[in-house]
Amino acid sequence: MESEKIIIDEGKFIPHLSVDCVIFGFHGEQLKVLFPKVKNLDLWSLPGGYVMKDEDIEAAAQRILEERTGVTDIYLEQFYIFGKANRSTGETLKKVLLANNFEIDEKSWVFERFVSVGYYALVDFSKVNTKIGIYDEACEWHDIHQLPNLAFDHAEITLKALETLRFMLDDKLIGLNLLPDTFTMKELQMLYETILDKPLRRDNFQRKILSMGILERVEKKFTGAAHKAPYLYKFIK
Amino acid sequence: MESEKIIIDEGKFIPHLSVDCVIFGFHGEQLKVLFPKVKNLDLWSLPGGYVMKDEDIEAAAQRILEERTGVTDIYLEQFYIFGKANRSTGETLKKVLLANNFEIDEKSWVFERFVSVGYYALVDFSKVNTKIGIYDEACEWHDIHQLPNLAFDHAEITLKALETLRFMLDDKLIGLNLLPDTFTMKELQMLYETILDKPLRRDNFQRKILSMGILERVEKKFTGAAHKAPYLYKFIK
DNA sequence: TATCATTGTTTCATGATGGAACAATGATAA
DNA sequence: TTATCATTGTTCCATCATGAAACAATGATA
Repeated sequence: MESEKIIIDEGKFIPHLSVDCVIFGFHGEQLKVLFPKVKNLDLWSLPGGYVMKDEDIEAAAQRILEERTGVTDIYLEQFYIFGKANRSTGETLKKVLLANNFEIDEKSWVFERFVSVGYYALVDFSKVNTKIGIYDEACEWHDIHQLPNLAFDHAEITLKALETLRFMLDDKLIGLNLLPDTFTMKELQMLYETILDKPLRRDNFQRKILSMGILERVEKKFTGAAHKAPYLYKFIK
Repeated sequence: MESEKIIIDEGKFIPHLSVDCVIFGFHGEQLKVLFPKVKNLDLWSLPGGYVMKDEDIEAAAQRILEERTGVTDIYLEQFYIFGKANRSTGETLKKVLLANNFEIDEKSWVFERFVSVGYYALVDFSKVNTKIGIYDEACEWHDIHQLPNLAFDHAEITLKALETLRFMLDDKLIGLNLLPDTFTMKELQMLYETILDKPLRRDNFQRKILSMGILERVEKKFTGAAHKAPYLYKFIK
């Protein structure tokens, strides 16, 4: 097969700067992160991209997220800048391009040092339709405790995002963005437990959450199991 | 007077990327921030600079801080990246260069859009010897509540740093970096009060701080006022 | 109809925090 | 020398948040 021209128009972007997104979802009682897989290599990465010369960095992150998930207006927070001089070399990217049969221009800044802005995003798992990028053959959710083989420092970035999420848990309404419109108290508790990675007491959790006054009981009740049916809740806007 | 050649060697640095430092000090019962003043203009700014192509961003911040304060091994924390496309235009920088009689190269990236990484630093006020940069005529401490006329979005950056400092106050040992080696409980309390901008109860503050077990009483006592002499404390390493 | 797992709630113990009171101290003024 | 006074160090009590146990309610299954 003939090698193709590289698709990136370098002049459009700010050189040496990239955005990486840690996309969190909640499913099957576990906290998940979305990772694309590079075509023809056992290598995964964070969804990322470059920032256009007249584009806000946050808008770039939002654009990258929409491209990957099909969801608009995603909740996202910048959490750290990864700026070590040796954090990326062009070698990994060259492997990726070669595996995808793209042409390599040795003089391009894309093979030089990169500074990356880290954003974490919280999405409703059930609303996401993952999409594959030009270098990818898959885009899959992974359990936060079972990360795949990640390129560059993307494992470090992912763990730093989780650390920030934990730190912010009491201040931001995390559940609002990670859960569907209605949910049970048990589901909310399991979400908190997977983020904090420690068990919480059922009675105290319920008392604390309800005392915050941010939940509204929905009249309908969940059914289908051999025990008392729990209430469904939704967040008060 | 002849205009001089611009001093910056652009090839040395990552284009479109800068570092801005919010340097906090504590003096006269007030929280202070260090600002250089542009020569021949009523315009102040944050100490900042560019990142060399093979330099860690944090090392760049440390270098900039040392240049301004003469202090090495400064405590600093990255707190945000300012990435709005319209946050800086070249116009202000051109005014600065003209006021200093430097030559302007219109094609240079220094007049284009900048992404800036914000660091805050905590220094012992008494150990700082401020130094003037090439565009400056002064470098002075300003009360956090009386900011001077600041260039670009530097007022916003300063306030974001303060906000982060407040948020981190319970987790990081702020006092350790802002106070001299020994200090009274009252001084520590006043430091917390200026950062939080609200009064704290003397008795509860003392109890809480002492219960943390991070302070050691020094036998010597402060003297010189018409009342009971307070203990001096130092942080346990 | 009895069973049983789970949910919703109540109660009590413990610890943290808000707030007031009081004794100790060290320079100053009478 | 002694009384005064501002400030410091400490103690006590009320209040609120949190940890932990117990119990009633419920809804499908055997």
